[in-house]
Amino acid sequence: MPTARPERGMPTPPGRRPRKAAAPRRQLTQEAVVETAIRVLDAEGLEAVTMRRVAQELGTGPASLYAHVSGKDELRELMLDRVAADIRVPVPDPERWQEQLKDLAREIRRVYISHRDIAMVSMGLIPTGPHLLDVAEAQLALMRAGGVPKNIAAMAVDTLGMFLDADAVEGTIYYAKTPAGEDPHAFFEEYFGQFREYFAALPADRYPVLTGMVRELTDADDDGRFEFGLDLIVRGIASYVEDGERPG
Amino acid sequence: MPTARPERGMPTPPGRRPRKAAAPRRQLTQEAVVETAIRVLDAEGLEAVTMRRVAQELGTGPASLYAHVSGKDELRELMLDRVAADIRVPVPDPERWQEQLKDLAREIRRVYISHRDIAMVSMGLIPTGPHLLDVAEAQLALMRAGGVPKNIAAMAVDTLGMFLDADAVEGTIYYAKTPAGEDPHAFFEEYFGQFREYFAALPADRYPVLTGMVRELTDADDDGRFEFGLDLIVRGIASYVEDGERPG
DNA sequence: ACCTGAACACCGTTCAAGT
DNA sequence: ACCTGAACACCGTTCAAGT
Repeated sequence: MPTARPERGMPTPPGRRPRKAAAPRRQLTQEAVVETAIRVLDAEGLEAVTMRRVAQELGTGPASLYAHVSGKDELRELMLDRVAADIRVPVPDPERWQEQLKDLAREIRRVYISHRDIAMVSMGLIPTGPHLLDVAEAQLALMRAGGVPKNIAAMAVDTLGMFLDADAVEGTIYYAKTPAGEDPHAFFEEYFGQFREYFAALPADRYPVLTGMVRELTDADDDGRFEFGLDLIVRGIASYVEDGERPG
Repeated sequence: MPTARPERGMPTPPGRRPRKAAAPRRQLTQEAVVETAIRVLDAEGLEAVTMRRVAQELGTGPASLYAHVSGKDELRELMLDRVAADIRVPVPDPERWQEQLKDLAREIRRVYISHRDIAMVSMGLIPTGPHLLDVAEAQLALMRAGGVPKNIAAMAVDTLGMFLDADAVEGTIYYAKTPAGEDPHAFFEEYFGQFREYFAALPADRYPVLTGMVRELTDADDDGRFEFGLDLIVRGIASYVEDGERPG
């Protein structure tokens, strides 16, 4: 016989404690916790994703989350892996592995940036989640298909990962700094303009080279910078392909 | 007439409140605050550098710091710039600018890593402090001496900076994770060994490439990885030197 | 087994009040 | 002018107690 439950609409009989109204007792799951955390992330950034905030969003207290997640660090890793599930990976074509690797890098960047500063979690993290490993597998598969030696591919996946993390963090940090309610783009323009002025006002005798290229340094073309670094890295990796292993 | 001060050794006369014993009233300065913060950083890592902790170390309350520093973010930036003062920069020799740029990168890495996870502060920060700008000036001077065009040098200093930050953060994050009192090296070995096992146990049908190179991927040669990435970037930069501009 | 309230030991920052 | 105590509005995590 299961515990008796009060029927809907019935008042609590005298002497029996009320069952805390209509607390829906919606089952908490790890999935629900992670999804809620990502909603907070998308709306307010990684800093706003606190155990207390996520719990509040789920209508409970912070202690309740610890049944589904070992702590804040694990929650962050689970969030990252869930986000990584959206990254579409290619089937390797040995003829054009370099362009495919660049496209994959662009796809990773797109997905990361669409979730605010989530890339911060990836920084210095050894990937263990299934989806993060899918992405690593895809990068390695492309390089191996292109004839990149194993030891080079192993280091290259790390270098490329560092570049992607650093770029995504850099790209969202100003966005994250935008005061609530202000237009991020306008804030960004204003913010960057101040730096241009600051650099222009620097003493030319101490910083002769820098002051001679203020325009180039403050031309904030994010996509251009990303493509520049990506090209450097991919070309560098390709230079390690041994002649005998080169496809085609 | 200045306020009367009690002479040394004299007791407090009746009816006058004692002046809080021998509180040395050692003048707080921004320098003292920053130096103390760096001492905490070196001893316990960046996370331990809180306003309250630094204040405590100075024998005062957290509110007192706000007269010398606008807040925690500014304190972190001041710490980074003070650390950057220890980076020795070269006089450019156009004949060997690439090796000089690599040496400078190694020097930056050395100094950063000697101050725990300070590189985290550099991440996504536009340098404004005098010493950080000295380092940027030196990098740009080397590239310009080598004949790298302005627009390329401007992007390259950014790419190299991202690489250095990401590497230094990655290199210290496990160190930072070491439980207090445990030997970092032993902890690191143990920690890494677990990942090796984990990767080896991965399903080979889903991760065929990855499981085929577990040894290469978990061969944690930090210096090797750094040199690999550094070489990629410097060679890439050098490829943009126009023939007419190449020195020698 | 799962969930919770309350507590513990922290945060950064503000501000009125003191000297 | 500089410094401070106290307060405000937060943190992550633990744990005994409940159902």
